[in-house]
Amino acid sequence: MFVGTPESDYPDIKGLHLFSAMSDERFKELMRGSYVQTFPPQVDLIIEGDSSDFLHVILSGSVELSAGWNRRETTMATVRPVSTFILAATIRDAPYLMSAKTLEKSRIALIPSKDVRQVFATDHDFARAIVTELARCYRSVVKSQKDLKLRTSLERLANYLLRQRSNLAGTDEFELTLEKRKLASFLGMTPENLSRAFKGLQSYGVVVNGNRIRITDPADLLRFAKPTELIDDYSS
Amino acid sequence: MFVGTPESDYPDIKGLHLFSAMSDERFKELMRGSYVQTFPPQVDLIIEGDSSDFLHVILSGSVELSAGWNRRETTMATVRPVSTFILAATIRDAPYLMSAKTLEKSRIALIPSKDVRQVFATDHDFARAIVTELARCYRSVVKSQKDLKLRTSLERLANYLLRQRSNLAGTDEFELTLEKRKLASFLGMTPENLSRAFKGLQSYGVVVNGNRIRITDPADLLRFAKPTELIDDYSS
DNA sequence: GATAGAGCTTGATAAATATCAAAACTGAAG
DNA sequence: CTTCAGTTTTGATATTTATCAAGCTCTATC
Repeated sequence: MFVGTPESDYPDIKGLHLFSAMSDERFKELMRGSYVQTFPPQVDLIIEGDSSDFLHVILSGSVELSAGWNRRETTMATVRPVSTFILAATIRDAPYLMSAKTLEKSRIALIPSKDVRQVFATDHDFARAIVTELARCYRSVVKSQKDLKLRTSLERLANYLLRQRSNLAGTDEFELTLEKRKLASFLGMTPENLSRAFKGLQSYGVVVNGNRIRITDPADLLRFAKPTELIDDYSS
Repeated sequence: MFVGTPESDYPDIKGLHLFSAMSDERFKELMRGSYVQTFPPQVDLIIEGDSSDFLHVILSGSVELSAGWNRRETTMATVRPVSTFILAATIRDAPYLMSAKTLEKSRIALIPSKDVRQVFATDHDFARAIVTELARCYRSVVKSQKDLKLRTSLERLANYLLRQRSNLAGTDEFELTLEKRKLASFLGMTPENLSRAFKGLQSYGVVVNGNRIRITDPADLLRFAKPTELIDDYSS
């Protein structure tokens, strides 16, 4: 049975910068060919190398983007609501470079790629919104590349914690949003090493209790981590 | 003395996918505010963190894009004619994430960012071309990220050599286009390590003589390097 | 052909990171 | 409460990579 995306989800999706400037009628047209599905945890949504049939919009839950080669695997990013993923592949009509898997139960809207490309070809505002979004994505991968190439694993972890902290408006105690093994992979290290890295940050005032992190001396941690907006500011 | 980009350079620039669909008049308008300059080697064109005043188009020579943090520095990419660089920063009107420096004597066209943004806002074809270009850039950084996270330095070098080889339509002997120290930095290793990595590839049929590389047994090297289009195909 | 400087290589060593194995912890299911 | 499976931690060890210090090419210049 085919069921289109219910209208009750429209506001969430339209709220994305990507769709907000689009005319209502065109948006509805795009939605008409789309559908929403709820997936249990650990479901493969996309396998890297597949052709890009759908633009995905995550409405609830969380999705891991990963990549593999030669029996190795690494976490590239985690996507949380409300945002799209695999936009570049959709636009270029090229194979996905990353796999996507639900981490928890998640609602995902699937918009046929060819519809997206069609609207993109005719709707100027949509094209402009895509540009802004892609430029943001591009810059965030460049930042992440700099993080990887310029910092040691201890420095990457320290800066990751400070980013989490500033996402939460500077609370000095918070929960990790990622399983530690995923975090390790995301930061480009092994789980064993992450465990040791947390210990290494104790001397800079980081207290770990399970998933709970407490930063007792932010100034000291900042002095060690040396964050810069050219790497750590994910908004610009 | 201010001199605009000479009309003799228009065809090269217009030949870029980015500008090819643009109407001639609008293109001329864009060029009117631009200018071309020839720089000697080792000139800093851009310092990371600066605001993005110009979209750069390299017409001849070569330019290195690099990034630094905490007294460390790394080569992110090398740009060769004819192509643009620092497009994303221009579009987002955000600070440059990378520095740019001429490697050799180079002719560079500089197009004021605000003009680019203006045309982008009104010209649909230009917006579409930018999307395609940005999606390509994005995908190529993602590939490079996968290369870094999934491969050892020896594997990265092997795959780099095979990419160079396939750029040259499969010649088994070619020159490195990059100084070895830059190549090392680009591949995320030290020059000393690159030297050892070259030795390590001897057993897979790689013969090095200065800048000259000969691949005596491509099949063997391929078996070791295991290239995949999801990392090594820079065209898609 | 000396000489100097830059890049490259080599060897010795140190540091960072990964691997392997086992123990400790955790949370869900029975 | 117990069991089980998975994650996390710890310790021992191996591998990979970086650092440091010479030496070795080249090439350009005098």
